[in-house]
Amino acid sequence: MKHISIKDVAKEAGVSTTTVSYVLNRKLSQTISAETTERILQAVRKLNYVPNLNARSLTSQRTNLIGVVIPQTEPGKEFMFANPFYGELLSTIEYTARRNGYHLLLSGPDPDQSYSQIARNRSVDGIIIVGSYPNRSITELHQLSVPVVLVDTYIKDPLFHTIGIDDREGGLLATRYLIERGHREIAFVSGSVSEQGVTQKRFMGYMDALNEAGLALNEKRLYLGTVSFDFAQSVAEEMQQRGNQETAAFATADILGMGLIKGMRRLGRRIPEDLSIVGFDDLDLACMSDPSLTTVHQDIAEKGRNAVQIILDAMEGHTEKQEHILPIRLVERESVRRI
Amino acid sequence: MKHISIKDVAKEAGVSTTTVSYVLNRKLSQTISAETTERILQAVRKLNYVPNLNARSLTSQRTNLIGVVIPQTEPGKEFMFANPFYGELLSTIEYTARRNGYHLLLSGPDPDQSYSQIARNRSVDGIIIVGSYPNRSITELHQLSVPVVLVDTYIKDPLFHTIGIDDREGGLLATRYLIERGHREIAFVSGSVSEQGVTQKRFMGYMDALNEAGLALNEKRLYLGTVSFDFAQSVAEEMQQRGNQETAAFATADILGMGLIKGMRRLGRRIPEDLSIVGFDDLDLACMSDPSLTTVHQDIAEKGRNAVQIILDAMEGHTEKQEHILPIRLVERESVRRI
DNA sequence: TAAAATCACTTAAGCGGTTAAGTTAATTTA
DNA sequence: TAAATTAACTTAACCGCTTAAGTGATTTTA
Repeated sequence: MKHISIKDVAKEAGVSTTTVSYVLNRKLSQTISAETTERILQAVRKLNYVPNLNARSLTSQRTNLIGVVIPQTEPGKEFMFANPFYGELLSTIEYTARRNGYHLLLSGPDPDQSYSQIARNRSVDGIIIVGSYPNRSITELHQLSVPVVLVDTYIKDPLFHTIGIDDREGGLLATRYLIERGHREIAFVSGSVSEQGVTQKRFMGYMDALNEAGLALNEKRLYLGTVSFDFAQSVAEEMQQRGNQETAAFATADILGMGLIKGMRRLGRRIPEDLSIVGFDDLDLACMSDPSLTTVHQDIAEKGRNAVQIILDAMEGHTEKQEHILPIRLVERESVRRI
Repeated sequence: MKHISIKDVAKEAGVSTTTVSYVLNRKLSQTISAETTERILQAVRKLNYVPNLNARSLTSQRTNLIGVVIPQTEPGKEFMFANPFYGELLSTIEYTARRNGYHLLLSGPDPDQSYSQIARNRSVDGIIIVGSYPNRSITELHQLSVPVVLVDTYIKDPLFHTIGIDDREGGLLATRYLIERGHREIAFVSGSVSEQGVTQKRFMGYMDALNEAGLALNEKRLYLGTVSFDFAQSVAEEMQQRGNQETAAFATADILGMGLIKGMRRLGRRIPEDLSIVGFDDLDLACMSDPSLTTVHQDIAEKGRNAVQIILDAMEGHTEKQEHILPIRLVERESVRRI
């Protein structure tokens, strides 16, 4: 089962490979007679020839490949999609890329290989990095000669395009919303806030809202773990053990909000009667829970579309750095009550 | 920012590109002196050289790339992940592939390009196709000289490896479980059953169970639409309009089960008091709903791992066709009651 | 009607690697 | 000590495709 190459087509049609290449790429500058063109096209069909993009990209220096790096939400776990956020995002990225003739080279973070290595290895035309990573591996990307889009990373680097939302504002919105509804003891449920990332910003927004209202930050209200349903469920128990001091919780991801709802239910507590909850992201999931989740909406699809578009633009020669801050808003559903 | 090639390294180290290649690939058959090796390695580090896998694969005929095709659950929609099942599956595929030095080339179904074209275009080392597609595009894959793994497709083709579960048995299990608990009027909620695929098989299992119990198939109990949360929600309304004749429902996907729960709740009906529900897949989500979903469990992670492993094996020369039927079982949770 | 331009191709070099088959100098063997 | 090995490389061809620079024949221009 040997691969059929352009040579085979050339031989079949009785011309040089160059002529075949010209016909296939419709070079306007080149004139090929109608008969020859037809003969070549017939040979292509007969042999069922498909050009090898790999070889082509060797000369053209374009691969029509976009590298996408998605984080492992829980280290060591094979599921990078513990948070469906990534699924929704990846989905639009793939769709937009495909509509534009690009394919996706997908990779989780590889401990053995830096992203820049992967990118150069495979010579992708652009790379989209989602989420936070150790700063070192990001700056390595400097060596890349292809456009880099950082989604949801708080890395201030003039070399990279960035897409994100105002996470701090989001945290503020969510917490303020709860405060406005009479809540004073508001739990903060999230993954780690120690690293510079969306979670930390949302945390700062939380603090801003407290300050704004003259409320003190109570460290006992902080429940920090991993961004997973299970962790949030356990938080419900922890709250119970601590005597259910909170009347509300701000969960920095919908998946956490969902876990919290479930955890509370298990303990026989009612949402929002016993605890009001605001989530973050507005995943498809947010409508699925019962009660449905009041949450900070962000346009995940737009994030994905933008990321691809930036790379497309860059391929067209638009070199100026883009910095997109997409709008957010609070979506009221059923998980919050006024007290 | 020109790319650094093996030539640059060769020049820097004062040797031929061949020598560099030998050192980098540690050809045992070749003897390179320790000093030269060291000099080359130093040049590699100094120039930060990373070999171009694209070029390499041109000669080696291996790309270390696995093509993955995931269906668009809702045609025209950009979200292929309307059903999180695919997210969970893709996640393990990616992880397993990466552990073995492979990257993923991700693509949704492209109307303009057949999978075989994509595969040959990009010259992937193997291709994993998930879900059902028009038969034509699958048989096109015959032309491929690389291993093809079909996941969850009911295509009887001796040329392809397959992985799946006994969906019919699953449908039987679910429906029988409901019948055993006293249900007689059991809705069947699913996507289309017209095409040969997992849904059709589950439907057959549903019918088997009815027959087994001497129950007649009532066409009014069939709710066929798309595999999406929203559709299932609308089914709840439809049931209402038809007078709530059913005491139970078999939803052929967890996402449908979830939608049904939500839809029922909206109408003020209780689960499982007013309607018992059995789902299918046992996604992470199944535990998230309230009540949690009784469902047919399948090992999604194992499906993904197997798919990659088959390709890995094939690359090693194991040519015999593999046909994996993974075990399933019913997981009892809270969405079914005995009547 | 000779020179210039155009047409319809082909030659050959190169993209970044790999690898079979040399080549030269140093060792080993007979 | 001449012949055969071996060590340590290099040359050159090739993978499949693109493209700048020919080339010869035909057509157009002056």
